Amino acid sequence: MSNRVSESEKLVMEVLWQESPLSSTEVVDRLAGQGWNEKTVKTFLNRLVKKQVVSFEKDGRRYLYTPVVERDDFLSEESEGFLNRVFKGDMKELLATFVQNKQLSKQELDYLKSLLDSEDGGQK
Amino acid sequence: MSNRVSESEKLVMEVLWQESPLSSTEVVDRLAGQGWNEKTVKTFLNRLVKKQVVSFEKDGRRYLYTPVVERDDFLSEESEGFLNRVFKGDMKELLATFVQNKQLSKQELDYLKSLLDSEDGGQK
DNA sequence: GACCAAGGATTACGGATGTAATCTTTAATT
DNA sequence: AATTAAAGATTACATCCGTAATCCTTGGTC
Repeated sequence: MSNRVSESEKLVMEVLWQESPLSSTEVVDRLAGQGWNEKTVKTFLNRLVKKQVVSFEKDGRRYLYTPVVERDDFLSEESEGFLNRVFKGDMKELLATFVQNKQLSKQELDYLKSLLDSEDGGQK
Repeated sequence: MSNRVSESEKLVMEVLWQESPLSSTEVVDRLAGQGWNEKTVKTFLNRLVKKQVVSFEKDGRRYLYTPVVERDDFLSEESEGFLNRVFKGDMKELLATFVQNKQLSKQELDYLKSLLDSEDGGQK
């Protein structure tokens, strides 16, 4: 449905999710390390605005950008899409792959079990 | 590193993972329902060969295609990439998102717990 | 042996993406 | 006021992807 956000654009979103509103310069600063030219970052901001996942307000001669979608919602959508695309919606296969693959630590396993337990008492 | 396989190309891979080697015509047949032109499917096969994730052998005038990478390995790579890209490698966050999002059935929860238990006593 | 049709190879073409450079506007500086 | 420099707007350009169409080759068919 919603306009797809590319990988690079997602990195820009991460910055805005951490703090917003931010000017383009501030976003650029927080993305140093990414090795991107300032112009490149600005292009991404523009595209994000066009895709309506980021909004902006004027602050004098510059713009301050704010994400329109929330990170959690975004992650959920991404996850849902991934599950369907790669695992045809089969949660069990997905989780089996992750669990077997990632050699989880005892702590993580325990955490997961508690997660499952708490879910167990959930609705439905 | 490895050449990325696109969404559409993955659907072709799925066919080959189910059965191989197959001629292009056979692949096309198994992908009816996808609504693709025969030429389109052939393009994907070609690209997959170029990307070296599918190999072929001659059988008279035609080619028989076989996947080079195994489905499990492929899924693992995909999953690993997704985990890193979207969740910065944080398994807990990923699983929490999936588990909370997908309203798992009791059966699924039980299955997962057993999965975790078996892993618990696993190697290393 | 000439012609056709099936299969592979090459080419096409618009939109998305990564990665900027250039153009335009305007606030700030001299 | 003229000049500069920073922000945003527009344009660029190669590659990938979806989606084929066209070209070329060769085994079969009449």
